[in-house]
Amino acid sequence: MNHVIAPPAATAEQIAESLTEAVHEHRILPDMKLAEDEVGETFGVGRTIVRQALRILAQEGLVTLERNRGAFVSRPSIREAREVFEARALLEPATAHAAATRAAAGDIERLEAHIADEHAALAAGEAGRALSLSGQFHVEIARIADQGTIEGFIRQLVARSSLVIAIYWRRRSALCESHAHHALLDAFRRRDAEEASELMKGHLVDLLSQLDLRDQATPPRSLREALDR
Amino acid sequence: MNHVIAPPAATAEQIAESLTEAVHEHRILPDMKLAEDEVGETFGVGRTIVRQALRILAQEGLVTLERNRGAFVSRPSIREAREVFEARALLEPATAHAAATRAAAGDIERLEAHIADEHAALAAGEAGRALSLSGQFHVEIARIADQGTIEGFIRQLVARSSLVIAIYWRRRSALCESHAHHALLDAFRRRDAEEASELMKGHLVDLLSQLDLRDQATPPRSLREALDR
DNA sequence: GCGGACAGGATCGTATACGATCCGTGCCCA
DNA sequence: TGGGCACGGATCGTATACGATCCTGTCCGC
Repeated sequence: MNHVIAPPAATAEQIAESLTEAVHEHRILPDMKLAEDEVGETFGVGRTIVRQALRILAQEGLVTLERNRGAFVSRPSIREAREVFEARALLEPATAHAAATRAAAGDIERLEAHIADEHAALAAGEAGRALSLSGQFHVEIARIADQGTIEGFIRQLVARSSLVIAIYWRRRSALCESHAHHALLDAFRRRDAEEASELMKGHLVDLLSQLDLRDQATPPRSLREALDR
Repeated sequence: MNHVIAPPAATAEQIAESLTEAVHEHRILPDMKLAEDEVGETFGVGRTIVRQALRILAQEGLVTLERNRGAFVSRPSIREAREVFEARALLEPATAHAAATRAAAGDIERLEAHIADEHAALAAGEAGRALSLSGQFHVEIARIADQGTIEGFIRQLVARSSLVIAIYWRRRSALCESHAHHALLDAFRRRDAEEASELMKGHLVDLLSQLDLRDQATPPRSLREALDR
């Protein structure tokens, strides 16, 4: 199945990014073990590099390192999930505001292409990829806002959101975000910064409301989940 | 066994924290080289650990890794400096708002003690330590707000601010922050969240205005600085 | 006298080896 | 029969060794 990504050795950052992408696409899920040897063989590098990559991901909150046990994909607690969206609520509306002000024609085009890709992926049944692109859309907005530092934070928060969604998403069917992203794009086209900010704020609230953050299932989950895989 | 035990070995996180503290206290300054062997000997560990610590710091933006050249303390660009304070402006007022709402009696006491320490350090002529405590005050507020994720971001931003201050601070004499922190503490005592938010916002603007962010000195600086050490 | 090439030294990049720790399993005993 | 203990395998933690890269100082040719 997993054929070679091996030959041309990779850097720690590249591996971290590959794994992050896999998280975005829900190809790797919370509690999954990332054994150093296994990852190393997959990418054709030694454990030294893998270890560095895992440390990067750990600092971003995507994996949890347990001493003498190994690295596991993080399972965000309910509290953590709320924190992530709390942080996004502080950063992203203002960022969308700035982006709407600064957006050049090329930026708009890129966003359009991005949404088109998202639709194409959905049409092709590539749900994971669609999800990933959907998250990337937010990062793209931060990029347009031209605030590298904040973009980094948002990038991390979006990645962690992918984990949150993997655990707490109510129904995987309805991917109603298309509307929200389209509306945002429209606001960008009109350079309506206030509207963009409000739309982003509402979008995040919507996302959060789609999550099931009652603390019911967590304790049994950690046991059951480990079994049924 | 091991005869040479300076400090009895440390973990990567501990080393990273020690170095961060040194940055806060302006004991290590931008462009300073952090040679792996040197750091390793200092902390009594091998290069493997040091490398991990440096990578942590690199991800936080405190050090810059140059391939085959080594690790250097970052010299934030003017743009970066603005970005850092932009991010703080988004996060900290809202965080202060939340903190003022949640602050328990113990929290207030801790903040009081913190300010007292700061004064004591200043009185003792320990400018570096005073500076460090001054930054830590902001982190402490985030801790009270009980938002771990945001606290992490603020922690990083405060650390990077220390580098910015090291480079761009106008006059090292006037440390007029005492007023601002006192005022914040007062707002916390009164549970006046709105006021706390406004004070924090103003405080950050003040800090930023104390910086000399005209892009005059930077190009010659990077050359001259390297020479006079 | 000056510029370019080359060699030596130092430092980093990566893999690998060895020791430490933990988990699982099977045995033994109560 | 059930619980405790010891052993073995697997995996991680760290140091070290070796190769690669870059910097620097020197030497030679122009």
